[in-house]
Amino acid sequence: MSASHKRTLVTSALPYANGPIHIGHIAGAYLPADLFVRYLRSRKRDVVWVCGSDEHGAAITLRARKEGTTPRAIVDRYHVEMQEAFAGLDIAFDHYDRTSSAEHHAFAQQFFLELLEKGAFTEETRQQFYDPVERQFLADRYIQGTCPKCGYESAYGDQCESCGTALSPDDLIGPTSTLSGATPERRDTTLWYLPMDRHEDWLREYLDKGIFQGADHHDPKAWKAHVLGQCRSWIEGGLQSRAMTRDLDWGVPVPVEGAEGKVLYVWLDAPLGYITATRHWAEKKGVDWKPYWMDPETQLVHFIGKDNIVFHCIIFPILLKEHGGYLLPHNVPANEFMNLEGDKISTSRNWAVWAKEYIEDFPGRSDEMRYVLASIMPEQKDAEFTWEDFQARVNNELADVLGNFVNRVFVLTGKFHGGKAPGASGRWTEVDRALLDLVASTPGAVGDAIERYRFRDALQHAMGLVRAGNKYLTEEEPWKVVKTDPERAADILHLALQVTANAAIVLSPFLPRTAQRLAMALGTSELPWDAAGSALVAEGQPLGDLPILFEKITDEQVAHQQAKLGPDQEGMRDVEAEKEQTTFDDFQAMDLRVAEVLAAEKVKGADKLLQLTVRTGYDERTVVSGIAEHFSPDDVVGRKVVLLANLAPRKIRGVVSQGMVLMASTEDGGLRFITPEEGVEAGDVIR
RNA sequence: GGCGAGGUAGCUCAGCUGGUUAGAGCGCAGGAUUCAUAAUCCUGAGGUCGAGAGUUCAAGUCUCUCUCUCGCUACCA
Repeated sequence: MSASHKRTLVTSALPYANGPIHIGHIAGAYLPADLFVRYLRSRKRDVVWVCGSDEHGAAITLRARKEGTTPRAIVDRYHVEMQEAFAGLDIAFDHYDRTSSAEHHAFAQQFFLELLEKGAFTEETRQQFYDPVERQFLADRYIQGTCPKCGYESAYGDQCESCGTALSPDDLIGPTSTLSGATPERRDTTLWYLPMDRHEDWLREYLDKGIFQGADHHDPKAWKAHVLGQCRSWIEGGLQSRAMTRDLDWGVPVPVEGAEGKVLYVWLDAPLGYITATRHWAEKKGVDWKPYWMDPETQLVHFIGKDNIVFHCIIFPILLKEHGGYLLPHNVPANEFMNLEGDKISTSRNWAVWAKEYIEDFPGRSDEMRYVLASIMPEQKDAEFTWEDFQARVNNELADVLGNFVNRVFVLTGKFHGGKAPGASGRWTEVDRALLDLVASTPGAVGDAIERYRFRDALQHAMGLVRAGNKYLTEEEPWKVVKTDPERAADILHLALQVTANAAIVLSPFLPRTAQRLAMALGTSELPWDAAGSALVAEGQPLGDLPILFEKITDEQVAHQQAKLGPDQEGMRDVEAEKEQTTFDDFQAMDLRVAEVLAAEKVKGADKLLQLTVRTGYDERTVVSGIAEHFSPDDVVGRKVVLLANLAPRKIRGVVSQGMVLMASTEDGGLRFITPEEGVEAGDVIR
């Protein structure tokens, strides 16, 4: 694919500036892009790789509030931290940007306005409440007032929690803003939606056939099955309109009069960050950014994790097409997920290998992690990282196969040729020719696999050359031959040195540090890809010192890393932010009682719902509870539970639920009942 | 519930448009060897390709049913 294009623009998913980087991120969207880009650079191709921090959105404002700081402080911190993490693993972007920059805001706003002018959005204007103190529009549930039906004083703008009536904010008597307590004003507001259903036809053609605007665009067979599958699933399900603005104060302000307190939806804002980043990069370089996004001879590749497929394959292409002039992605080689030691990676449970901690624990050993992650990259299904596997791969493959091979060659050259590369007689045996053929064909095989985004395969090919080198030395036995036929021994070592140099080239995307050390020891600072396949080490070339390439990973190191997984023993948990202060009256308004579950059955057509019949001591009632994934009906019958008894009845999946069973949600994502002590009976009031 | 992707040797995974005795690496067993980081090389054992049915001269590879895992999505007050 890339061979047919003049230049390549590569993007990696913008990491959300809300937490540190772990190996799942690296293996998903950053290492594969880094391998791809290093390969293209080594081939002297015109390639640019951009990325940056995604710094907007509600989660960041929430985190800021929880930590008692500002969103700006949060994103500044992670912007620095994430770059350190990437640098530690030699993830080498051409440019790493951030979406909170003034230039990005300006660009995103301009892009939005241009789409607006072209009629890409549908507008819906309606009256909405506006908080004059906070200067922003209020979502329905940020408004409180008296319920017109039951007189409850703290009814929300969408529903009265007391009588259950569905309300609109206009119905409330004496509405106030829950943010400031001020009396909200009615103002006209406009919401912008992206009507995606308009785009189904051309998207289908683009994704299924690789045809865009009547012309061949890309080879759909080159896309991964799970990527296309997910897209088709969405399109066949019918695309819905999606709001492109949000009621938030942290983000890119909607550049329209009267839209105060609204920002662009992060999924409009973030991918445009790729373009801003490219512009910044071009500015820095003093070149024109436009060809990278607009010239049909450029190929655009988005590296992402599988959770981002729909945005990159459907929503962003729609935006780009509606704007016009921009390229659409030629491939989106999304990876699946990386699991860790038998469980999903989880930030909140500290079940992760953090890039930053890895580098602190294994300084200077980024190549080892890169190698292991490339070996087990989740290219077409979820993969599994274990520390024992890490140890095995580093020790058996990097240290024993690669490190030892290189060491053999250097030691032999030192002993028999005074540390200078021997020349060749040119009288090749059949075995030599077979090895020369492999040397010649390996760069192509590795490159081909990389261009097809088959990085594990590419690495196998590259290591195959090293394995062949070991076999060659063992079978040709230059240390014996040298006693009877020194010229033949020189030929053998000459060839082994060529294998070493070629291996350095084909491994360079995966092991940049090691490749660099090898190149230096072989007397060059650069080993360009297109030089591979031939003799690279000239006769008489003195070899430099080359200490051990890879130290072995010890059992103690493995145990230490395994022990670090999981929640800190003494540390505080990373839980959701505490809610705003409430009043005793509000608490008193809740009628909590002990109840006993008499019967339970699954609600048909719903995975998570159980329909419970509970005895309160003064009545029997039906409660629908979203616990079916954690408990079977048999598990719950006979249990005493805590019931919120006076909760407004609500219809869920056709069943009227009269109350709510209280549950604790545990750190591992599970649920547990709040079970009363022995001696407590159904109907007992909790206060 | 709807949809998508997976379920292949003890482990981690390949197997691209259906075609001879199903592959790699690691691990295991046996052997060779010593230039080398107890490294390397060779040989071997080990798989009813999740289960069942179908299409075909021929299926891990296509179709259907079932089952398990992961993801998206709806219902989780």
